[in-house]
Amino acid sequence: MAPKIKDVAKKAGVSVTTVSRVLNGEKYVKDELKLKVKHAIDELGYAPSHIARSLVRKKTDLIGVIVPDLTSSFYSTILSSIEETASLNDYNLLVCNIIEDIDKELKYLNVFKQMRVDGIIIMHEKLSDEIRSLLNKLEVPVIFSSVKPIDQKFISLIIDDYQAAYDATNYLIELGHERIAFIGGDMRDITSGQNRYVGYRNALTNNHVKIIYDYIKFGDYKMQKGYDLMKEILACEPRPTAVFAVSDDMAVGAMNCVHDHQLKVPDDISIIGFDGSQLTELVRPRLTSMEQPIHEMGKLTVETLIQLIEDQEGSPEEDLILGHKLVVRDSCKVNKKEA
Amino acid sequence: MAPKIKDVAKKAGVSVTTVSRVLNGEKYVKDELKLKVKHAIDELGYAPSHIARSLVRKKTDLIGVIVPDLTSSFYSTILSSIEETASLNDYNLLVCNIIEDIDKELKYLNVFKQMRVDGIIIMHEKLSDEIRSLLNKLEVPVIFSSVKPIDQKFISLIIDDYQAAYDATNYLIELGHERIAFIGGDMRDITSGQNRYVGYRNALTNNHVKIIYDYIKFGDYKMQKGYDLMKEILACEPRPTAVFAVSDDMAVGAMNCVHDHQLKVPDDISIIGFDGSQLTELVRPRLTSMEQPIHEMGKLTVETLIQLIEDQEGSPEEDLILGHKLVVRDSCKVNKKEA
DNA sequence: CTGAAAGCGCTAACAC
DNA sequence: GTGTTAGCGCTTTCAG
Repeated sequence: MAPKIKDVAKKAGVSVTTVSRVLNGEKYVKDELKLKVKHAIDELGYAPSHIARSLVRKKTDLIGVIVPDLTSSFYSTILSSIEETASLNDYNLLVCNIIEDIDKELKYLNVFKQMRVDGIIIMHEKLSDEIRSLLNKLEVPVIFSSVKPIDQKFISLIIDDYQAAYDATNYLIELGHERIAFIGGDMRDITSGQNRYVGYRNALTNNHVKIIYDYIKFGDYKMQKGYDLMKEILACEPRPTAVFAVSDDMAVGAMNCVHDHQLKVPDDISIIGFDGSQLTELVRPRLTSMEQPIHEMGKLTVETLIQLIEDQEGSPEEDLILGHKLVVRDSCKVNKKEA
Repeated sequence: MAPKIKDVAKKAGVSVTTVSRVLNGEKYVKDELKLKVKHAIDELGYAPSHIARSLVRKKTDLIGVIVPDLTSSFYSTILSSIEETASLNDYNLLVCNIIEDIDKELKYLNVFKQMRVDGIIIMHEKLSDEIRSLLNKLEVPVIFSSVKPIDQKFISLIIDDYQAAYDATNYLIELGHERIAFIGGDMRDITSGQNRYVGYRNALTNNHVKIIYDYIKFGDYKMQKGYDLMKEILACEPRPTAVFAVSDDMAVGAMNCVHDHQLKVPDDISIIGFDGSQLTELVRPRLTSMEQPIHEMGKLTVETLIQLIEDQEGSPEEDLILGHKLVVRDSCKVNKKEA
């Protein structure tokens, strides 16, 4: 149905090779023929089949992306940046949204394999054994963005989660807080679970602030969980004066919980988030957060992956650690010491 | 490098045809051979090339999706639903995020064409002439989700935007409000711009509520715009007692503006949003909103498109109108009449 | 039930 | 500069 290269060749009175040549912008074609071919293409509304081209070139210009949750503000923003950069480099995205669904992830990884994607971006770190082994057998570059799964040969783009969590906690301590609660992630996650937790703990310890285990909770990075855990925290006697949540979503959940208990942020309780998602500016009070360079992270993820794909010189062989940054907004305040 | 069907055939001691047959689950293969082939596949870690298969079958199982803004809560949610449904039906998504970028849209549409996607989902209605003509020449099904561009032969999945806006406005009127501001969309958009505006106006007119043009603003559905427009609205004398914003994002922007002016929602001003995105539950006070069935809309969009692709009997030939629903939360209250 | 062979639409040697 | 031709890895007649 759709016109093929042969049709164009016939119409222009040249060989398919010549058509292919003008399509691929090669030099050795007389201007006159080039024009003829272009006319034929326009008249026929011809678009070369990327499928056929991929088959012979053994390159699909496709990048497979595995996102844990499209509806999270962090992931949708980083995906947006990934998409932008990919498009700029003439790569296309095959997107898979896995919601803690191992089977779906496995299925998609196989789809990626069958689709012969040129590279894969993964944004979570709870890799099942099956996934790991599949990944290791894959012949295409894989890159992790915002996470670093343990025991993997692949490159990660991350911030120093330990230090970022340390700095966030330290900020609360500097504000004079001594009862600081922690709403953590999933301890099966090294990057966003363990590292951030250890950062929190070490900041307390190094500053001789007492660790109170009732103040320490673990969740799943989602708003609802932040809300629920905050409820537990508010039940503690005495109440903490500050909370560090390891995702903005959980921080907002915590803020809402505080609000629903007729307490005020930051007057009664200071809250600091983590990620630097859009949420920070969207809530009131605006959320102070330890920010990841989300946009840059997405961009660099794709650029690095493309380097790997195209095997350019100087493709990095090690993780890229980006800088984190504390952005102070309105959700934390100085703790007035009790008399 | 990667094993091909020929390798499997050799290893199993059968012909490629037989391998192809077991791959495609055909019946007429002796169980014994079937087993042999399966073993060979496992041993080799063989995954059939979807590329090659697409070429001969003239079907890619690919759906191209054009989203206006991945970071918006509405679109990321509907995309999530689209992705889920597509995956369930063994289709894969090629995602394009166009941020009011006509060139990018055109480029992607051409990519879709070259990729030979089986169908296309579009979620905005500002179609340039060039886009329109390209769309019309395309030989694959196209479907619009949540919008209905004027003068298009393609099917749309929408709610009755006029009636939904009418009902939203009416709700405010029933609460006793008489000075009701409107934060609208882009009037170049029929569905979400004009229809919602006319719904608002007619609700006022039919209830003999005076239309005050200073209260009527138009924007772009984004939070920041809601904030800015609300600022203008707050400058009016007298101030309105209620505001209808045609997206939750703008409604939240408006709420934040009210907050930043030391006023209270809903005590000083009632605000109702539109869409039913996650934001509604995320802000305080929680946002009352005229909701679209986002999840269902995404699901039905894909299911309908697949019907069209597979040309099943009973594929709809007309728009599908889904139901809207007012969900009352905490951002609107009864207007106490002035003495 | 099974296999040989033609071709899907394109690119890339290789000749001319 | 330009054309011929052999595949890319698969499915699908068509024989057997």
